[in-house]
Amino acid sequence: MNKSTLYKGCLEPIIMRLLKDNGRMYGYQITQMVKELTKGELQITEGALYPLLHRLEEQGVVETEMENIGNRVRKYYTLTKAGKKQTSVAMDELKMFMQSLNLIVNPKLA
Amino acid sequence: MNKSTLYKGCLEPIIMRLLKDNGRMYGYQITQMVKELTKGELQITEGALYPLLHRLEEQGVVETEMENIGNRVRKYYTLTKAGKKQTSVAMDELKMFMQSLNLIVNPKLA
DNA sequence: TACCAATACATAAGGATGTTATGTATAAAT
DNA sequence: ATTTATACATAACATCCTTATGTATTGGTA
Repeated sequence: MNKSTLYKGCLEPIIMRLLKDNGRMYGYQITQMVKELTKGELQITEGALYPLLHRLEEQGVVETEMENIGNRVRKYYTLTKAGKKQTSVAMDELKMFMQSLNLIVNPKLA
Repeated sequence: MNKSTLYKGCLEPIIMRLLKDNGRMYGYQITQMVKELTKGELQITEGALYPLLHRLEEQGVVETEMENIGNRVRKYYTLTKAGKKQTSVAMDELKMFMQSLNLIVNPKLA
């Protein structure tokens, strides 16, 4: 069992949460923030991140702006109004899920 | 985003944990216990459970005994010695993962 | 008693999600 | 001058779970 298998399926709510907290972020920044927040535990791969962000854009969850930084381009992502609502729902579900996990891992504390 | 997508990848440690706590269990019993423990939140499908159990057996994580209940057969699963060790590791990883999730979902509490 | 729900196993086809590998390009550090 | 970090993107592949289907016994209920 690969360790990184665990967060399969949790990436989307994680990213939505970060966007809700930080307003406007670009892809690379998201990977770095997740790494920092989790002290290196979760490392989002680019192959997972970028397709996911594109999908969220297609679905109208986020919208994008390009910004030039010197000769380089950054693509900033922001939650749309609909995206914010969906994020609230996703957060409730994620918290429920975490509680469920807790009920299994620590049945006595519950 | 389907709600059930969340625990993709967490099923294996969940099942190992239940086997560690309860010693000896059969498949259907596992699905029922997860449902009860999580108050209906997590419902393991048979299509996910049985192939997983078979894989764990192949890998020597669990061993099985058949038991006849009337005219029906139950297949009981027990962790092997190696399986118990792997379960400890898996639990540490799962707890780490849960902490990481918490650091993202509740950055201020951390 | 006929039918449906619950119990109990199993597997195959398909979908969703992530990894690994690869490619392009600029900027900073050594 | 070369490597590392920044910054995007995509394709092939693997993994994991869902949905659907199949078999069979047991218990409840109309």
